[in-house]
Amino acid sequence: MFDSLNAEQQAAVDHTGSPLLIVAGAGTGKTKTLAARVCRIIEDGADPSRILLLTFTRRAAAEMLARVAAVSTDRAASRVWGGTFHSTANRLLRNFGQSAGLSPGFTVLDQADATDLMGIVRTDEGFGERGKRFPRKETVAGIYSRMVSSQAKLADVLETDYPWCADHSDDLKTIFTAYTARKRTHQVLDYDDLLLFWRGLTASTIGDAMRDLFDHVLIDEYQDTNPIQADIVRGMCRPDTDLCAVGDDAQAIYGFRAATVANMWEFADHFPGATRVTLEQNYRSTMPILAVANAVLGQSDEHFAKELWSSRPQGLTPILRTHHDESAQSGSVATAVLDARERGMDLREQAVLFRAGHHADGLELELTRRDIPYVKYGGLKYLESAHVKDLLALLRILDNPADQLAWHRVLATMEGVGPATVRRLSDELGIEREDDDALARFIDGAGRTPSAADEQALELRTAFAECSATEPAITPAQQVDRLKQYCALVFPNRYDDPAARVADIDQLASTAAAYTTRSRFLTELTLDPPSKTSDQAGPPHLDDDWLTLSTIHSAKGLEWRSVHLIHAADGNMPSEMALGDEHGLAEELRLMYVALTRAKDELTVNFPLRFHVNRYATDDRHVYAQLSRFVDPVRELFDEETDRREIDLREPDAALAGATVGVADEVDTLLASLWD
DNA sequence: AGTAAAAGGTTTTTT
DNA sequence: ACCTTTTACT
Repeated sequence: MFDSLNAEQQAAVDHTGSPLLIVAGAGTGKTKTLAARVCRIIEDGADPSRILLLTFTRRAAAEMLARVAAVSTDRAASRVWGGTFHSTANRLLRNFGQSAGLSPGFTVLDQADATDLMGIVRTDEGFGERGKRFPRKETVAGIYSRMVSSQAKLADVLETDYPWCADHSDDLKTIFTAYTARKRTHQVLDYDDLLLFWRGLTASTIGDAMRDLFDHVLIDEYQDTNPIQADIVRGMCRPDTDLCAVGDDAQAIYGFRAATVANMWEFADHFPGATRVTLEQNYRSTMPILAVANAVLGQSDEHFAKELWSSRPQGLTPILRTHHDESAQSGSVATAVLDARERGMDLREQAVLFRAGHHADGLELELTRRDIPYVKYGGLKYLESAHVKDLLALLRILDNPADQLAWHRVLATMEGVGPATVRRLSDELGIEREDDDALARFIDGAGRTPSAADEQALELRTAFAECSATEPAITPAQQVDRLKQYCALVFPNRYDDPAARVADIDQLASTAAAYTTRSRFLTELTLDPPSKTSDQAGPPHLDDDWLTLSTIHSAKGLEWRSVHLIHAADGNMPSEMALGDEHGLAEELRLMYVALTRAKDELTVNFPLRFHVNRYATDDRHVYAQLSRFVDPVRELFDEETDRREIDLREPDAALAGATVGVADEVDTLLASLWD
């Protein structure tokens, strides 16, 4: 079935009788091994529906099960329970949640929803004393999530991770209390709740029933699980459950989400009698690339001892390229990408990686200017942009007229409607009531909207009426298209660039075209949001060739023939926010390691000497940067290049620099002649 | 009272 | 570029 497994991989596939931890270095065939193990389990006669496969993304699960399906004769793979911790929690809680007081129809808030709710609660509760600036709602939601997922006290989280918010401790407590209460009364769960409720059920009287569901549990990316997820794994295992966890502690990069490699290091304590298998042969990268990666990783000892070796000894020496500034870097990378394409390497075989989404801003402009198609992963998602959320809120009301969060957003789009009017309208429409008739009442004219919004309110009522009509059934795509007209009416008040945003909605309509029901469309969108960034230039057609731009986090588990890493400067990598503490710094180092090990054949590390002081800079203020402290000690493993060309443009010969020509005077004279 | 418009700040990474 | 706070206006 799976040909050419090496001895260690085969051992990992065949092992039975005790919990198994596979320590799998980057590019060592982890996915293949895990898929082969699932196949072996099925061939041994297991019922596929009693296998649980937990992965970090839904895409990873799909990929793994596709490999299983490719070699199995019946449809066994489709019956395996595969997905993320969160999507699995979602499925289980629909079945078992009643015992925990959950209605089976509970709603799941994604991060954006949870943040909005936090914002609403905050205004409803009134905020702290005047003069003191309160943390933004994203930060409030971040503190909350950090606190919950690490199971730490608020005071400790504030002290270690959000010291600049420590002043607002009491207000935060008030907001968190109200936030939790509101989630419960509205039968709504956020991401953290999904895990907490799942863990709670395994420890409850129906824990045995849940443990009886599965005989085999497999977990991918175990280094990126948090303490609650580790509890869940323990809670789902009977003494005889066949457990297999796979991970690489050298690639642990989700500490900010409270993930901890302690789960791997303490595996043998959590599961007595556990066996460990280590995969060290790398099938992805050439030896020169691995040499750099190993040398970088060697600067930290926060991981299992492990040295990757490659079956591909020969290869190009990685390049370390210094640029004068950010725009020189963008130009150079664009040129390098095109050069590689000339040599026969398609754009899809190349990627540009960076630490933070905005690091690619300049490059995106340059790529657009040169008509190089690209797709960006990470950073602000398409679904998170304000106008898309506006339209989704309209759809969500149609889907569930009791969705208070969606109503809140939609009502506030109208002229003259602020927080106070939203609250009054909510009461008049009876959104709090369980009878689900708020939408019908609104269409019939309930709710006194301000006169400034007369036209908009009428349009909204009409649009809702048409989209909820059942007689000639309206497809989701048609509904999006109809609601777009309402958007066209209100966007000019909300946004500076209404036309572009209205046009952007078309993209959503074409996505909706793949679905027959509105409900399916919405569910799929929250459970499996497209990870691509909104981007007008996007991939025009799927059969076209395009370049990948990605944050390092989003690049986890992927590989390209050529990788261009940008902004390898101290302060960017490592991020200056991590400089303070040792563990933060170690995580940044692993992040660098993850980036380097994505490359198969060619690796270029780019480094601009100057970059903008801050992210939102409108001015031209720069700081001078040092090469990343992780790269500097291993410089000799690179071929170094300096991007002379660009520097020469900006720093003319001394002879010329001293010369003065009277051009400015001539221009001024010319201008003056226009009005004198 | 309550909203709009103008001013002033802004800690990455994401299921 | 977006969010929060302040102020000015209805």
